[in-house]
Amino acid sequence: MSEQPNHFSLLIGQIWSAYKKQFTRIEVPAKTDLLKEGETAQKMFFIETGSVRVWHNHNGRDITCQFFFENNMVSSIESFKKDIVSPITIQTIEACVIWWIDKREMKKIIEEMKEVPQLRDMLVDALFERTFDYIKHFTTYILNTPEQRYLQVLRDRPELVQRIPQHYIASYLGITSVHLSRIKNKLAKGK
Amino acid sequence: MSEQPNHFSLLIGQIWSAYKKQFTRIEVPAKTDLLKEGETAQKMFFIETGSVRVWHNHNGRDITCQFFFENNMVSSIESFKKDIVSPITIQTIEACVIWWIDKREMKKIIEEMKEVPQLRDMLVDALFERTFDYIKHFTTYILNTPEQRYLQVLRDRPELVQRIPQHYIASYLGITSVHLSRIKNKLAKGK
DNA sequence: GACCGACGATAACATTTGTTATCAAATTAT
DNA sequence: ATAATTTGATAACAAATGTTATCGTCGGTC
Repeated sequence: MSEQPNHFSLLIGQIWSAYKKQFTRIEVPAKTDLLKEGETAQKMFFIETGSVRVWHNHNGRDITCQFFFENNMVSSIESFKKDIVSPITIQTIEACVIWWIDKREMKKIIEEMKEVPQLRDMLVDALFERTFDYIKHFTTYILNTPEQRYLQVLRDRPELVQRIPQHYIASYLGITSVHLSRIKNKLAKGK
Repeated sequence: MSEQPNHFSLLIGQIWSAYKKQFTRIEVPAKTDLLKEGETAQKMFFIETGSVRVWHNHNGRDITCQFFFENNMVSSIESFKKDIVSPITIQTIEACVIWWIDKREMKKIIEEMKEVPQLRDMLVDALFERTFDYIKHFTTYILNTPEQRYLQVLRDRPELVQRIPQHYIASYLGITSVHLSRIKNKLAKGK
């Protein structure tokens, strides 16, 4: 979840520098679906520039679950790993430069990595890291109010508030855009 | 998160059957702290019988984050792995039979496992599985109302509603016990 | 058996959050 | 440049959820 340098970004850097040739570069406009809900993930994407969101159609409501920026890889991870249909859509927010790789190629890379002790440890550590991030993320939904969650995002991921339309952030925070607007208004007055 | 058989429970079964001799058996009454918030985890616990919860003190409020039952291992995983102080308390709910293992021993086991391809894959798969579970869990906090989350728990983890005091479940669902009581009342009338 | 603490239900009231609608500003397409 | 679309603010009202307090039940303890 976090954008700080960690095992996950190290791992991506490693993959990216060693296997770049196996990726294909594309340029896509804003609001392009890289993977649609209901399809099975056949690719994994590396974002060179731009922003991407992962969202889920919940009873006709568009709920944003995650945001991704430069130098990150994104896929419907469970669909990718288990060959099941994706519960989520992956969509660009801004125009993007994306590099994609075929699922089979990527799985080969992962198998190769498992044979190299250093990379294998990096993989395991990265998975731990991801798990920690998710624990933290969902914990804030129990512990904190929407206002506190917004302040947390403001503090920990300011690029998000700067680059992402507010209604996506609202659904990411689990509230309506009307309510987020109220929170912002209240915070502005308080200052 | 889930209690269904998966890579994680297979992994635990594997560890448990192969390394049981290195664990120490203890019997503890209900409401025993196995690890206190602020301490650094020195042990990992295997639950033979009984139930355990993980909770966090949030501004004086007791917030339950997770429940564990028989045949599961529990630790403050981030504290365990990174030697940082634990943000959570691990406490028995019912009287338990617990087997604990020292952190150093457990880390040796994990290193040994990494050398055995089959176990190593199981470890990686288990971490993926955990990550998926967490994604699912925190997703429901964005997607679902407290009532829907309660119905989900009723359906997916009925043992939880049967064995765990209601106010723990309420804080696990992110609501007050008063509100959970209202939900139950409403559901009872609806039927 | 009496007492005590933990647990759960309920009521009355306060606060938070959602819903719907309208408008203005900003952005994009033609 | 103009029109269309997207985005964000706001208001009025409805629904959901929290807060505090009271009460009854149940299980253990002395």
